[in-house]
Amino acid sequence: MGMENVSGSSGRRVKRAGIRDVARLAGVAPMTVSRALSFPHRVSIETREKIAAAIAATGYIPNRVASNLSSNQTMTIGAVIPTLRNSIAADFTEGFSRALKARGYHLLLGNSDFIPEGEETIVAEFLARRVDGVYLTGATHTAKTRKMLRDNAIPTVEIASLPEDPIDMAVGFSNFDAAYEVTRMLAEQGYRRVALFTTFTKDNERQVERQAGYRAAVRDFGLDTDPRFVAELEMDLKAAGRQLRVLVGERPDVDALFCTGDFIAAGALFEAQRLGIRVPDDLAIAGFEGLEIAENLNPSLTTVRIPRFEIGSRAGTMLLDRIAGKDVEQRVVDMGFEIIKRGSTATPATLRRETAS
Amino acid sequence: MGMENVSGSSGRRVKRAGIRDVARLAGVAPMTVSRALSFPHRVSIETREKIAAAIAATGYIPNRVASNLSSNQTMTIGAVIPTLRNSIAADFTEGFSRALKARGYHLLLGNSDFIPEGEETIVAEFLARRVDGVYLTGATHTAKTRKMLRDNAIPTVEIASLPEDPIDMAVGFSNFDAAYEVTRMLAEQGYRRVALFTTFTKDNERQVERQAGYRAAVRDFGLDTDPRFVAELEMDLKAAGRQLRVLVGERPDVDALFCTGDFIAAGALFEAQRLGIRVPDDLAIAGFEGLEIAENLNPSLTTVRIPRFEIGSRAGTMLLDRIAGKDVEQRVVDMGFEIIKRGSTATPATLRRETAS
DNA sequence: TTGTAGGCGTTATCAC
DNA sequence: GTGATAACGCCTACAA
Repeated sequence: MGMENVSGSSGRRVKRAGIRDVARLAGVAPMTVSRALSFPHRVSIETREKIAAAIAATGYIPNRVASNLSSNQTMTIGAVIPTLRNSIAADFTEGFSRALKARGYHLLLGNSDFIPEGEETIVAEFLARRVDGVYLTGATHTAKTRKMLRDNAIPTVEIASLPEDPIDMAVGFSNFDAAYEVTRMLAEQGYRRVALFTTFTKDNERQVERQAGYRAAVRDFGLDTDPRFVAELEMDLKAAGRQLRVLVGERPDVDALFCTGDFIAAGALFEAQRLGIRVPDDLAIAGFEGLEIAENLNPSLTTVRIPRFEIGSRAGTMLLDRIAGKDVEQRVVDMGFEIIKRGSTATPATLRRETAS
Repeated sequence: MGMENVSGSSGRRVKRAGIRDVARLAGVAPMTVSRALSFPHRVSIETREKIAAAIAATGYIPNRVASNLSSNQTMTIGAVIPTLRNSIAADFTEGFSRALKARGYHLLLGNSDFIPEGEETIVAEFLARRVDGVYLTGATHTAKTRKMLRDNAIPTVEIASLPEDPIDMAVGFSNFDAAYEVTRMLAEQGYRRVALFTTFTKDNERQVERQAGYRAAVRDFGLDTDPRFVAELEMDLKAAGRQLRVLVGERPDVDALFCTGDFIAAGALFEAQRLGIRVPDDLAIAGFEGLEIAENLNPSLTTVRIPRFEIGSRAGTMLLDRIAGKDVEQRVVDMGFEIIKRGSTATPATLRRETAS
């Protein structure tokens, strides 16, 4: 009958108008209604108006589920995010989401909780729902996830890293280089005992690479090494404070601390203030991510600015271009980073003197 | 032919196995395959195994779009969030999302950018996609949004406020009461000139109510009033710092500042430190939201803890219960709040003396 | 510019 | 326990 059955919150049954109802009321064929909605300019103005009236009269809402089935495209992108409670991932997604909206696509969201197997389950569900493309955070995925995506030839974009073997496309920056450069900067300012706080590296190649970049610079610039200089902790201000106490307890002579996240750095800075450790005079601190809070801290925090929003929106346009059949020239796009030097790593007077001698 | 045509990233065409292909290979009817997947216990073990083998052999991935059309349910909830770049909304969503996942539902996401008309567009698209339920942030919606949702009898939950006339259901807390209580607490500690920083109140009833709660308490407790005590600013640490300079320039005698967000409060606190204003001795500062950073600041920040995650997950279970046809006894659920008193509003010695005299 | 026919891949329904 | 049949509501393809 062209009417959908709907049982709603009130329990009553409602008949929902379908394209046939609209067509009948407008005195045209269903196909003409469909066209009037998809390609208005291919329908005469008169019929268009009759149809518009009929739509208004019936309260017709097109059924995209049926359209999707028939046209074999869902106008939907599936996105896997570790968690929303993390400004950087949220910013990537926000930029991505805007790019989609601009072109009529929608976002289906899944949380992986940093677990690759969780991601795998979500991707499988995305495929079943016939998403037109997939967005993955990071470059750490199970073999099965990669295989599913490739075998089904689903346009895919990986965010935040520069994988050597991308599933399909990737947009990000070099986590290794960024960490290397921060450490180099600290070395060049005269700091010799540079500690590192990262978040967990398990199944998180961004943290792994940042740690690797740090280690490479420590080696290249002959900085002091000590296993106690490196710590992995949860993404938590308090954990950072706790770890700072451990660090200065074990190595009171540490002169700089590089944190691979601005909140970690903020937590360490706050704890330093409580311990009476002067920043940067007694201890320099550098962060990562370039969050808003970094420039507002006292002292303001040296950090690495990541073009978060831009990475997300670039990923969106790349993915949609590929879906539209355009050739994507570059499959892995490096959006770069920028080190922002601020007060928290200013070379203290004492070091300046030593260095000059 | 039971095969889907798929054109993927490589441009080649792939024939995707359908339920008929699996059925043929397993020597059963398509319906039996469908049942084996939906209600395994209604199919004999033998057939089940044959089907499993056939599925593995064909690489069959069920087409949920077709299922959705046929079964008239999408197992999808549409959620409208103002923006992800805001920890509190992200936390609500995270809790909500987990509740959905536990029951096999998925989340379709839309950003409204705090614009009710943007929300309206998104909701219309959600309806077209036949979501089984809708999640809205806040209680400020256009008349058309409300009408669409009600006319179509879509289970809906509004988050973060306690609307008097909910579209359907709501989970949140009293923003008015929370702000009132914070202001009362400041008044009882002896502060008389209490300023307020909120974010924009346009189309945001949460901020409107917090401001109203503040004003009511100012009146009830006879605090000093001055239009210059109240400011609306963007959700930005730097804007908070800027506004603090304005405030102390105009009213150097202000003795307390209530910010309706912890980041605003942090921005004000950092600026106070730079200006040499002692907190709480010269100026008390209170925040809102109970973010992690609050307890780590120096001094630690008095704030209002909102059960963010719990609000989200409760909203999820309520919505799914209603979709499942269960009666939802309480349509508006107040999840409460808790004022956490910390160092930033400790009664300073000077005030204690005055009060005692 | 408009219409007809057929099918998209699955599940509801009822029969066996 | 299993299967045949008929939708689900729209769009592709082709015809007029």
